[in-house]
Amino acid sequence: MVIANHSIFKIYHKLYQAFGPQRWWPGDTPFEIAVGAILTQNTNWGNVEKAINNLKKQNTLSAKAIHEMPGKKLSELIRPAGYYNIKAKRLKSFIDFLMNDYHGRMKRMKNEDMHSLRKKLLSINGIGPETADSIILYALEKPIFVIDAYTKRVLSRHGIMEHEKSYDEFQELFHSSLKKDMKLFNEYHALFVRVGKTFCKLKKPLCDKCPLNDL
DNA sequence: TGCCAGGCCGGGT
DNA sequence: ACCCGGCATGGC
Repeated sequence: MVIANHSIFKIYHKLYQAFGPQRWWPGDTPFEIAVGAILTQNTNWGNVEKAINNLKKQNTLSAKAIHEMPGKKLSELIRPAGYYNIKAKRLKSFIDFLMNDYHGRMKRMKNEDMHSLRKKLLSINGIGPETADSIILYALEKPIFVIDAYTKRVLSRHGIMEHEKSYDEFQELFHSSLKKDMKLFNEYHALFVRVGKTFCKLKKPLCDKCPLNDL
């Protein structure tokens, strides 16, 4: 395995050349982005959009509305996102935290120091490292690198780091290789999802046209 | 038609 | 500190 920080920089430019800017995350407000981050756990984004649209149609895509909504109704609305019972609880847990500590406002959450906020998010039941980091990067626009299944798959297939390495080890690779730039982290992670969906599929290990073939 | 999708938890070793 | 079963819908 070649663990060269230099290749992390190189990969970004190759992906950017191939796909251009991704303009992530899909979602109109920081709150919507946070909701999407929880709903998309191990789930196709198309299904998440259906769930979010159900909330929008009922005019209930807000901390207050979901906070006051019966769990049963919430799980019914987010049903298309799958795991709807457990995700309803997870959304409630996150929103309880948002209401109690930040008056239900993402803007206030944004004022908190990034590292202490990450610890608090991780202590919420249903929020693990990827969801916490997605909220911090995409909803709160702070520079932390998000690792997901695509990131691990692409990097391991191209011999940068073993797939079995931990979340923190993958993340550290990016943090130690790149300037802590929110825009860069935003684009880079989005590009991993793009190349993962397009070329680096689970079932097809060949990756013929992958822009990363000649590293 | 089975497999996959932008994880995480809880119980067991 | 790992390992694993469970959670569930919709698209290809």
